[in-house]
Amino acid sequence: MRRLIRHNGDPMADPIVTVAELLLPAFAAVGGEGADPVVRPSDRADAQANGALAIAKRLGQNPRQVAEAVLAVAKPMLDTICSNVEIAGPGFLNLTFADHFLAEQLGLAAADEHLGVRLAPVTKRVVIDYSAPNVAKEMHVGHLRTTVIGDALVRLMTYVGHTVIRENHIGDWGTPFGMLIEHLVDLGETEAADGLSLGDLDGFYREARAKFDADPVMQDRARHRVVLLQSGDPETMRLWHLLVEQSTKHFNAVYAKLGVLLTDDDIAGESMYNALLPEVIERLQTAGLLVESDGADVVFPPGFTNREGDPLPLIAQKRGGGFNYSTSDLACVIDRVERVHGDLLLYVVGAPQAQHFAMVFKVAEMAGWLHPPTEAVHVMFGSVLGPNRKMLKSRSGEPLKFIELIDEAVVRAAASVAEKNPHLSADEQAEIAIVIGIGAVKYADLSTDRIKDYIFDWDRMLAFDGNTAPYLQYAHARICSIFRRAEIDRASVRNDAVVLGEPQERALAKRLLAFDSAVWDTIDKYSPHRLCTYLFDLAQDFTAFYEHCPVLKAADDATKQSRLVLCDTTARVLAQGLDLLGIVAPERM
RNA sequence: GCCCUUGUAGCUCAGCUGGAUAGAGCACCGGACUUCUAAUCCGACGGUCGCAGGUUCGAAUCCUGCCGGGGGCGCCA
Repeated sequence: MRRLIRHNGDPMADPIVTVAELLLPAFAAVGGEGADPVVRPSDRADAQANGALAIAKRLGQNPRQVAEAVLAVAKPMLDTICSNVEIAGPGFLNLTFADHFLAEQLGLAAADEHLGVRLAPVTKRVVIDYSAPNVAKEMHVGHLRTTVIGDALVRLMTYVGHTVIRENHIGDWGTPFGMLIEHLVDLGETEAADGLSLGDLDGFYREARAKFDADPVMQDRARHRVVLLQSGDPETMRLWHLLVEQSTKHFNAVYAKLGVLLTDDDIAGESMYNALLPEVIERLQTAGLLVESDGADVVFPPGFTNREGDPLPLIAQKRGGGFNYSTSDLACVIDRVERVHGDLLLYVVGAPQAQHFAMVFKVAEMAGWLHPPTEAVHVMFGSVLGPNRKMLKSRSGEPLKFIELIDEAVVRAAASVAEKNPHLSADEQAEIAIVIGIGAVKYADLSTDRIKDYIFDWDRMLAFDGNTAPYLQYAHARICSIFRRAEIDRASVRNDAVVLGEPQERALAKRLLAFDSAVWDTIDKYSPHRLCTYLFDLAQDFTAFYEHCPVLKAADDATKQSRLVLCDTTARVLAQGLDLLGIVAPERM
C-alpha cells in the first residue's frame, strides 16, 4: 500500500492533528512537559487551541498572557500553515489554515490510497466476538445490532492495520441439545434434515420444546442425551453435528445477503470451549479463588452485591457439577489470550449482560489470565424498539426474523427505486434495491449511539433526506455521474493540483481532511455512529458544493481539474466510509 | 433495596476526555428545476440541555441528591 509522507516524516493526517503536533513544543515550553494544546475544530476559525487556559489555571497566571507566550514560540511554525492566528476571548488561540496549506494537504490525501487516514502506531491482534446466533433457531432482529456493529468494527480495525480475528460464538451447546437431538431421532434424520434445510429452524425448535414440556419420558431421554453429548458419544456427536450444519447453512445465507464478513472459519461456538471447562475450575482452584457456596463452586469478585447487599458470586461450577455460561466465558478469555494471543478482546454483546461481563473480566484478572496491556472490552448496545417503544416484533408477535427484515427492506427500497428512477433496467433496479435496502437497515442501526435503544422506523431509514444511507449513497452516485457523463477516468485526476476559491470548496476540503480523525475517533470509542455523523456532514458539504460550484462547466480549466479532484476524493471517502460500515455505495441509483 | 444505563427543539437524534451565541434531520412555513441525477439545495421557525445543589474564570459535558424511562441482581445463555 502506497502511503504519502509529510515533510516531517510522519504520515499525513487531519490538519487539526497536524497543528496540534506542531503546537506541542510551544505549549511544553510555556506550560511544562506534556502540556496539551487542546486543539478542537472551531466555528470562529478553522481550529482553536484551548490549552492556554488550563496552563494558566495550573500556574496561577493570566491565561491571555500564557496564550501570548505560546504564540511567541509557535508563531514562526504556524505562519507556514496558517493565514491568520489570533488570541481571542480569555485566551483561545484561533487558527485559520492558509488556503495553500489545505489545498496541498488535500492533494496529498487525493493521491493517497488510504485517503490520509493514519495507520495504527502499534499493530494489535484484535479478537472481535459478534453475531453469535443459536443453533436450531432462526436469526432474528435480536442479532441485528451485534452483527452489524461487530462487522463494522472488524472493517474499521482492519483498515487501520490491526490484525483482526473474527469469532462467532454460536450457541451450539448446552441442555437444549438433549431435547433437540431426541426430536431429531423421533423425526428420522432424513426427514428432519429436509425440514431444517427448508429453513424452518424455529418450527423444529418449537416442536421439540412442546414435546419436552408435555412428556416426562421425553425429559428423561433429553437428560440422558445431554450426558451422552457431554461425554462425546460418537453417535450423539454425529446427530449434534447434523443440527449445527443445517443451522450454519442458514446463518451463512443471512450473512451472504447482508454482506457480513463472517464465514465458517470464524465459528468459535460454545462447544469449542467444552474441553477447557474442567481446567477453568482447576485453575481457579489453584489461584485460591474458588469458594463453595450453596453447593456450587463460585468466585466472589469484589464490588458486586446482590439484592440483599451480600457479595454476588460468579458461579463457575453449578451444584451437581455442571458448567454454565460463566465457566464458558472464562474459558473463552483464556483461549483468546493464550491460544489466539489477542491483545484486545471485544465482546459485541447487548447491554443487559454488562454485569455478567464485568464479573467475568474481573475474575479473569484476579486469576491472572487477563492483564495489561491485554484488554477486554464489552462493546455493549441497546435494544431495537418498535414504533410502540417496545421490543420490535413481527405481526404474529414473534421476534422479527432476520430474513424477513432484509426482504422487507429490499422490497421497500425497490418501490422507491422504481418510482425515482424508472428508466433503469429491471436488473439494475433490483441490484440497487438490495444495496439501498440493506444499507438503510445497517445505517439506521449504526448511526445512533450504540449504547442507546433506538426505534426501528422503515420510513425514516429509507428516506432520502436526513442522516440516512440513501442520502449518502445518492451523493456518491451523483459524483459518479459527473465522471461518467464527462467520460473522465476517476483515477486520472488524483495527482492534479487543488485550488480552493469558493467557501464551499474550502469547507469540503476541510471536511475531507477530517476523515482521518473521524475514523480514529470511531475506533477509539468503538462507536460507528461517529463515522456516520462524519459521512453525513461530508455529504451535506458536498451537496452544498455541488449546488454552488459547477464542475464540468467551471470557469477555467484549473478550477475544473481542482473540482474534479474534490469530487473524486469525496466519492472515495464516501465509498470507503460506507464500506467501513459494511454498506455498498452504488455508482448509480 | 442495590448496581448499570438513559433523560437535549413537536418528533428522531448529534454534541458529553469542561471552553466563547447548544447543533442536525424530520415535520411546519417561504423560496430555487430549459442548468453536472430536485432521491437535491437555500432561508425562516423552533430548546430554562429532567429538577435542585456543588466544583470552576467557564458546565449539556465533571460531582452529589432527587424525579422519570430501560435493564440487571445465584446455579438459562
